[in-house]
Amino acid sequence: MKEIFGSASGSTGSTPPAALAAKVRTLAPSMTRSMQRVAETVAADPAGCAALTVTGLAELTGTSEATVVRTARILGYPGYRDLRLALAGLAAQQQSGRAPALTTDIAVDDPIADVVAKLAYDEQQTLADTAAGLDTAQLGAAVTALAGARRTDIYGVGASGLVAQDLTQKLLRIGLIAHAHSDPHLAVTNAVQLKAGDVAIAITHSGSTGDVIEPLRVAFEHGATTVAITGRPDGAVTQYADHILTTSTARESELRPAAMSSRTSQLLVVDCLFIGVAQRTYDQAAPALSASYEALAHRHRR
Amino acid sequence: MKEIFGSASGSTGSTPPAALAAKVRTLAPSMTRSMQRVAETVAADPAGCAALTVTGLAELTGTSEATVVRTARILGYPGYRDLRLALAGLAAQQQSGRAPALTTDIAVDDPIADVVAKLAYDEQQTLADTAAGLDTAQLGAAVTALAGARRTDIYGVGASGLVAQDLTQKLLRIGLIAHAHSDPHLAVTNAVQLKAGDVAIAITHSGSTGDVIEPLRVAFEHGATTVAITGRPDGAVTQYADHILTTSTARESELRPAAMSSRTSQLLVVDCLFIGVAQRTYDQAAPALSASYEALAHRHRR
DNA sequence: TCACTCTTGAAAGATATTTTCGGATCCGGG
DNA sequence: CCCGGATCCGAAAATATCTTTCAAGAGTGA
Repeated sequence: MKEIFGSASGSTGSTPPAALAAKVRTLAPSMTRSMQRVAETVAADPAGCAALTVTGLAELTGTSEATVVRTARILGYPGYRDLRLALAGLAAQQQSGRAPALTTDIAVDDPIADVVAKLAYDEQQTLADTAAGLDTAQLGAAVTALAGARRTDIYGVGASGLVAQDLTQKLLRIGLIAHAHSDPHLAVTNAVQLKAGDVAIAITHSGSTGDVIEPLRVAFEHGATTVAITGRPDGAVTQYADHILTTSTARESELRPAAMSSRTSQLLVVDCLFIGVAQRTYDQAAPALSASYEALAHRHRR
Repeated sequence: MKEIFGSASGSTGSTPPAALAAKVRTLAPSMTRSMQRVAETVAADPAGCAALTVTGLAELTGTSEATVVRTARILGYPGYRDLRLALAGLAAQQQSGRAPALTTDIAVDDPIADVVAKLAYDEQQTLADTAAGLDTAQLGAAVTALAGARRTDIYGVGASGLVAQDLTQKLLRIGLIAHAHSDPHLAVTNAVQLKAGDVAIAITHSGSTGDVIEPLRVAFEHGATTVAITGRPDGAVTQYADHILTTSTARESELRPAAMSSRTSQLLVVDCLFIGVAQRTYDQAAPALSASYEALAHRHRR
């Protein structure tokens, strides 16, 4: 695995501390075992860790200072010192705010009412995490690109394919030219047509779905502006992405596949893109929206 | 010297950070002129000072490191390091304090960060409403029907069509036979094949989408068990539905079409159905889920 | 098994913080 | 006006903390 840090973040100075627990989950897969141990310790007891020096935390987790610093870097901070400050902030917030109500996994014998409650709670959590972790600078850049695009191609397969279609439907409604591709061959074939001023968007939770990366690469190499919507900001897809929008990852369980929360997260991002573009192109979007509304009315029985 | 906290601050945040401004005032008389300058600077902009090193703060206040440390001591901290941590906490608290400006609609000139926050908030609200309004008895009945169905047809057009596909994908994954139809003609053609023991599901927010009602009617008349997922429990679709699952309707605005929240709501219902069915057919579902997971792993690049 | 990459911690190197120490300033009294 | 003593202050040394480097060890695929 290659190490890409630094360049990606850096832009946004202050990270909202609330995002930390979610960030640990999102980035855990790209960490080594020792780093995960550090990250988990930190996420479990921010207040306690804020009181420790690098050396202290290294000893507590049975690792070395170097590992602690590396973990801090992965989490998006320039070094341990800054992580520590963020932890202090988080601790203060936690203390003053509400307790973070733990939820248990969905079990096979849960009554249906519990299933509803737990699912709703989990998805709410996913939304909050996503919103907290979304880089608004990247989002803004993506919106700008979309608003000015000649045409937009959107790639996604499986569950992400539905999200791609959702975004496509929305963009079409406000008069943009957008296509969703779930067939990898056709996607590549079409990507060849893209050029500067066009936009290509790849949606993949894992960040490593070849069928989606390939067309994005082609689009990238043909000069299109590329956007990746992924849960793995270090994934292979990001090397061809001008703008990276990170979706959150909830812990998954046997009965609750990752696809569920990733979809929720992706849809929020997609909605934000849509609204953003609608704002930018308001004069064009507003009439288009009401026109499509009118047209639909006729499909409904009285 | 080693860092000694322990004794001084048994629990982190020995001092409620809100009291800082007051403490500065109280202790000001016992400070020298330079110290007062430091203390005032700190009280005026905790967040900003938290980002500075001793040297930085010394320069900013036109004093020396030693003076900064002395000030920190007067304020009750073992040293500057701890004052800095407290400041970070204070800053975080301050920031989280001014959160709730979310009640308003999304405006054309909202900055992108507000859009994200408002959208996330609205969708969370939608989820809560949906969970609260969902009739678990109806849901349980629908789950039972699905779990025992020979085959399942799902109807939805437009945005609801994507939800139909989402449910279909999920059911297929746990070994059920399901089809999504967005073509009204084909849907009706297929509905004719349904009989007792089969399930038909119609998804329509308005409850009056003819293209979806028609196949459900046919399925109903052929003896299939029918389910309606709709935001209008009094809509036309419900007259052919054995079980009605109600989705919530959020207020919509110009920039936030109803499709957005109805989709969120529908997806929650669909997820509940899926989990419910997975529970009922656990022995079959669990291996099927892991099998599909295995199969997917090969589509991901290393 | 070998060659290779990835992971890890020890220790060197760089920063930041704390302490020390002597000069500067202030003040009251001669 | 000048002096002695007390206080205040900052430069620089001393220390603690953080960061980087580097080589050994663990793991992995050929």
